[in-house]
Amino acid sequence: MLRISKLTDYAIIIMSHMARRVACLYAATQLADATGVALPTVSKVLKILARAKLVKSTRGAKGGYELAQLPDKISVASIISALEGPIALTECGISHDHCQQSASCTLRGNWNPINTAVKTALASVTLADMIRPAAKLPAEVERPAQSIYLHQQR
Amino acid sequence: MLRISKLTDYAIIIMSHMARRVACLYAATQLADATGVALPTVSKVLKILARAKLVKSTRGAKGGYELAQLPDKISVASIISALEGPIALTECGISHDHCQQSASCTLRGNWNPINTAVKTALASVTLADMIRPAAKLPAEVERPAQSIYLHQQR
DNA sequence: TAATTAAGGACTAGTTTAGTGCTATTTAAT
DNA sequence: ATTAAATAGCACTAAACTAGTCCTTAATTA
Repeated sequence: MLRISKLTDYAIIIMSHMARRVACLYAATQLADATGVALPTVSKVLKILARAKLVKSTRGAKGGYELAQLPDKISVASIISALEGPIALTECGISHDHCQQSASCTLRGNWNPINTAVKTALASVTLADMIRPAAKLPAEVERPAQSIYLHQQR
Repeated sequence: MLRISKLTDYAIIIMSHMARRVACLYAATQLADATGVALPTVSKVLKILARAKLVKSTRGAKGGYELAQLPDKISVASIISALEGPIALTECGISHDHCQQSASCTLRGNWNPINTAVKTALASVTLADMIRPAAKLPAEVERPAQSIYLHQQR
């Protein structure tokens, strides 16, 4: 389903939570409570995010995590890349070395329209967008997939 | 890596091949040769595409497959949906019933900016775009995720 | 020095995907 | 009619990947 992994899902949830109040430290425990994600998992995600410099960590008692930048400067694309590596829908998009079909793969490079489109899309959505009450989206959304997105709670 | 499955990958490769000459029947064997994908796999993919009405099948000797529409009418989004189901990056995007965190998931619905962005992007790329000689893209493609979104080809 | 909190790595169970094979059905040609 | 060429549909297996957990180390504060 063109899925992101659950870990990435959690990362976005966690960071969205942190985006609601910036410049204050969140302990992993606290974030686990707030999001309903199990603590070990929250820790794992935060470690990855810290390594990717999307959050800043402070060790020791009274330590915790905070966003490394303001919410409108953090794109969803950067979060996804941090957890899953470069955004490319196929191996071809990353490196041609692995491309078994390279001989017959006359399509090489032509994945670009797709990859570019998706990257552009994801780079344009920021954490700030995610925490906005959400209401503004036109109807077209439902079209391709389904009809569920109607109820915009919260 | 925000991946599509290999099967979807193959589907796009196969259909791109078929797009280069329309209104002629391609047997599965023929497509396997042309694309370098193993025959059983090609068959599997074509069956799925046929069920989704993206290709038309003709049974019997001299049978084969052909595109159901002209290449510029077939979007990459429709191919992906055929193989992987509705395009949504998370479960939340499909149905809220499965959402374990529903209580704490105050983000619900806010996946929409992301899902919308991606769907729109994929709906705008067609098979016709995929078979265009492609030359217009600069080297930056490999970059991880950033800075590339400037050039809006197509 | 004790308590709190993050960092890093290793491991396991579970799920998903890919690929293959088998049988049935349809059509064309001889 | 019969045979050959194709697709349709289903079921199965092995391999890869993901998620989640746990343990040990390091840093900071009180």
